[in-house]
Amino acid sequence: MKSYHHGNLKQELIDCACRLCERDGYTKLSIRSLAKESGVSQTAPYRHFETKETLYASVATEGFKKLSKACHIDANKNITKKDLVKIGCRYIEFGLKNANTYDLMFGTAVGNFAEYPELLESANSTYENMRLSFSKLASDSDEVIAFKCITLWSMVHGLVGILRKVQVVGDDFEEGVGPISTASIISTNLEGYLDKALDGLIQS
Amino acid sequence: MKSYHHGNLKQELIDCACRLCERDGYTKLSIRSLAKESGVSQTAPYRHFETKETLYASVATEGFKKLSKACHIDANKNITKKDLVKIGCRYIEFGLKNANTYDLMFGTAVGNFAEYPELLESANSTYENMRLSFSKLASDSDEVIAFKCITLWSMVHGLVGILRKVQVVGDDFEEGVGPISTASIISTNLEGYLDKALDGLIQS
DNA sequence: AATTTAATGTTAGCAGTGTAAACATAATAG
DNA sequence: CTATTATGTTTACACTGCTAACATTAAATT
Repeated sequence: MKSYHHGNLKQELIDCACRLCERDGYTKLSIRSLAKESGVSQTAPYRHFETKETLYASVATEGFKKLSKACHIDANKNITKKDLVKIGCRYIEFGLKNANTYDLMFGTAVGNFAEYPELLESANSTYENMRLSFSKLASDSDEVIAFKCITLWSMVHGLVGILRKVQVVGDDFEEGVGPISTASIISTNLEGYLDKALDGLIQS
Repeated sequence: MKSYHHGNLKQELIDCACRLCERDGYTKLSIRSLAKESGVSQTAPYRHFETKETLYASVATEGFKKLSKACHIDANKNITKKDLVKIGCRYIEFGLKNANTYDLMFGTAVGNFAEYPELLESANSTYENMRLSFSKLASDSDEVIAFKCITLWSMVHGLVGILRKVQVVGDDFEEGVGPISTASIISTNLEGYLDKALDGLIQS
C-alpha cells in the first residue's frame, strides 16, 4: 500500500529526468511521462518545478556537477602541463559520452542561468576548478589566468561540438582524407592533440 | 481573390521559419503557426516537409549558406594570415548575431545531416570554403590542412558557445576580473585574440 | 483538346503536451 | 489539538505534431 505522499519525489524526478534526457535527448522528455514513471499524477511535478525549464535547469545542474567531478584533479600538489591535458581530455570525453546532457547544459534550453542560482553556482564552480588548476601551473596574473581558462574551455567545448557532428555523419561515410577521418584521428589521440594545442597557451 | 494553390508556399515557409527561428528560437516554432502566418491551412506544410525535422533541416541549410557567405573571402589572390583571422572573426560574429539559427545548425534538433542531402551539402561546402583558404596560405599536405581546419573550426565554434553563455549571464553581473569581463574583452577585440591564437596554427 | 495523373491544398480528428485552477490529504508548527 | 503549509489529485484548456480522407488545380499523356 503506497501512501498519498511520495516522500522523495523531487529527487526521484530529477534522477529520472537525467536518465531520460541523456537517453533520448531533452526534447523527448515530457513532464507527464516523467510523472507516470514515478507513479504519480500528471501535475504532481509542478509542486517541485515551476516550469519545464526549471526541471531542465536541475538536470543541467547535475550535469555540471558530474562534469566538475570528471575534470577534477587533486590540486594539493603542483599541477603540470600533463594534468591540464588530462583535464581537457576528460572534459571532451564527458561531452562526447553524455552528448544529450551536454546539449542541455550549453544549448538554449535553459535561457539564463542567473534565474537558477544552483545552476549558476554549479557552472561557476566548474569554471573555478579549471581556474584553480591553471593558477597552480604558473604564477600568472588573474587576467592572464582567466584568459587561458576561457581559451582552453572554448577549445575543448568547440572540439566536443565539432567532433560530435562529424562523427554522426561519419557513421555513413568512409574516406581517406577530410574532416571525418581527421576528426577520427583527433578523437583517437585526444591526448596528443591537446598536448600540442596547449603549447601555445602554456608559455605566453 | 486568392487562388487555391499558393504557388510559392515551400519557399515562403522556409523564409518565414528562418525568421521565426532566429527571433524566438526553434523550440518556439510550430508548423501550425507557420501555416497561419502564410495564410494557409494547418496541414498544408506537410505537403512540403515530411516532418518538423525536415523543416528544421531546411532552416539549417539556409543557415550554412549564410555562414558560408559571411565567411567567404576572394580566393583568387593568395590568402594571408590576416585573411584567416578575418574569416574567424566573421564566423564568430555570425554565431553571436544569429545565435538561435546557429543553435539549430549545430545542436541536436537535426539528428543526422546525412538524411538531408541539401543540408549535408551546404555544411560540407562551408567546410570546403575554409579548407580552400587554408590551402592557399601554405603548401601543406592534405592531412595537415584538414587538421588545421578542424582546429580553427572547433576554436571559433567553441568561442561562440562560451562567449554566448557568458554574455547572457554577464547582463546581470559586472566584475573586474573573471570569466565574464575576460569574455567581454575577448569579444571586443576578437581580431587581436584570434591573431594570437592562430600563431600556433600557422607555423607548424 | 480531352482526359488521366500527380501535386498541392483543406477538413476533421487522434493522441500527446505544458500548465492553471480547484480541491484533497497529510505533515508540521503553534 | 488545531491551524497552516506542503504535497498530491482531478479536471480542464489551449496548443502541438501528425494521419487519413477528400477537394482542387496544374501538368502530362493520349
